[in-house]
Amino acid sequence: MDSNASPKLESETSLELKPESQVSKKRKMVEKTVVTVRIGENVSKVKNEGLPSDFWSWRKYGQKPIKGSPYPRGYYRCSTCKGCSAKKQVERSSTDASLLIITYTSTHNHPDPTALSSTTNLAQQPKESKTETTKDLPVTSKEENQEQKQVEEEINSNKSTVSSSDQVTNEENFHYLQSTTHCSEDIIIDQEDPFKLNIEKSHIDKIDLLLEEEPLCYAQLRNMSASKSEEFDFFDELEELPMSSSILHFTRSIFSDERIPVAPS
DNA sequence: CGGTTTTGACCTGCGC
DNA sequence: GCGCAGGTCAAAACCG
Repeated sequence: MDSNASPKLESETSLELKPESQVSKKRKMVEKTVVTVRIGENVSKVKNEGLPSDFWSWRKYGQKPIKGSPYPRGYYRCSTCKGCSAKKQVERSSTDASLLIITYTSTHNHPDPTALSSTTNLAQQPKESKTETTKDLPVTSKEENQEQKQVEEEINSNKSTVSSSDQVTNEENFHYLQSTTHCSEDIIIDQEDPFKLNIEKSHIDKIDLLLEEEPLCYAQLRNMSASKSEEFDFFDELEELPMSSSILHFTRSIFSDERIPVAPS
């Protein structure tokens, strides 16, 4: 059960439950990491609704409507480094519009951008591949903590209805928590990581924050979303936002830990 | 001006 | 072998 990446992530719940048989349904399976991100309702208005963009820069290279799903699937490639073959697919759950399903394929062949710029060291490979399970990142870098705090404080009093699925802290980037994510409900919480628990609230707040308060670059998104503000719109453009550090953490946190490293057959 | 997004066409894999 | 659906490419448009 576990490690089968779901080729067709049409249903949110099936993400991790997908039998292998389905895996081979379409293309050959490669190493994939499925991440589900629950976005708040507020988010739906946002064009990107907080797509988990990790620290990498992604370039969209295609979008296709998926059978059985009202939402299209977006295809992204890592643009952080030229030769990077890392890819990811972003789609919305057909059954749960608030659920974002992100499938990472291949691995980055370059260090994590944040690590480069941040000096911290974070992780070299935030997601993808199972190879990096060994590194533990400092749970959160100072920046993150600070930002989180701010964010929390700011929004702390507001929302929180939306539970971001699971949050993967830095460390989880390497540890794919194959926890039991309950994606079907509104709350996907399952983290086995103490870190997550701590941050959990943070992400939630952050998410909301991002969606409503526009901490940093979110403002841009917001503007854009403001114009469109349609669920479809948002999904139509499953795109990635250039997230800044604060957003990054937030993103990481909201990442549902549904990382299912699929072993290549 | 460079990079990214959008979108249609093409290619590949799988089921029948 | 054919058809269907997913995945990728490439050209044009858009944005900072």
